[in-house]
Amino acid sequence: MSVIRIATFNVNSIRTRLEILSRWLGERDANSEGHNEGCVPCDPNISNSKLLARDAHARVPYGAIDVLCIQETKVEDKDFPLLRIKQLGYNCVYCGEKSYNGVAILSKEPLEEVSFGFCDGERDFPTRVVYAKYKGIRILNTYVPQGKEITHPDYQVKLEFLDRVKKFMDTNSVYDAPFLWLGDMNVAPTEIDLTNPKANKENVCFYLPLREKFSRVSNGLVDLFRKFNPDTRHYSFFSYLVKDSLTRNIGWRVDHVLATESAAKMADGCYIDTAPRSWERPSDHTPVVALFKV
DNA sequence: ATGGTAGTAGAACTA
Repeated sequence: MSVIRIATFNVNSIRTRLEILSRWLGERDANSEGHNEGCVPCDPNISNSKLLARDAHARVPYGAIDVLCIQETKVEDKDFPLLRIKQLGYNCVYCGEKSYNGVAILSKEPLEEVSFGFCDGERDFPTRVVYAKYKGIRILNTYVPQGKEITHPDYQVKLEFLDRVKKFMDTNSVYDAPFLWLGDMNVAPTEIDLTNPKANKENVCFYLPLREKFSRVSNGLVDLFRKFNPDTRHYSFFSYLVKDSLTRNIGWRVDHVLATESAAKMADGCYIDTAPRSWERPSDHTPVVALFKV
């Protein structure tokens, strides 16, 4: 039996984040049996003001990332830094566009069954959706539309996108085999998934009807971070707009790894690795990593 | 209530 690590990371421009990617993938690979020394284990009862985000990656069994699902590459395919990615020791599939969106999957071994978009005959989202299979685990990596405001037409597109995910999972009968829906969902599912739920009831990533929609769409899937961390306030997004958001732990958990029952049974842990958010020129998101016994 | 930052682009949009 071996362990594989599957991660999701909204990089907010893959070209600007090459240094972060290189360091993160390299350090985790080098630390295969290591732990993050110097951090105390997170106490879920500690007050939020005292809960530093760096605690999120305390006592985590770091190791090489086998599959990295990326969102917001923000680059056309012809300009994708494929050579740099290969030099990091990864295969790569990608589909992007100028300035916005863009998804990719990096993998130690080649992927199988790769496709972009929902492939269901309706308006497709090839730069927001990529599907592939890795060592028997089916993976749907999505960059869910943010939606701007709950009054904005883009919010309706977001809801429709979530319906399309549900349709994809239903028509492809994913539920009886190891399958992951992961990525930047732009949804904080519950009140403990953001620092300030009271001030964000109308926020396009926390509006109750949106969360109800997300709950219906993800019905039957297990939120792996919550499975292993039932009540901890760890976040995967820390706004550039909020001063010292990382060290003050003012953030959102909007990046998720959702697993079918059979995939959840294989899972051996899930954590948010906040270290890259603290490095030079970071993304505003930070990776979420899930471990699987295969 | 607004603005705060970052990325892409080379002004204004997205997040």
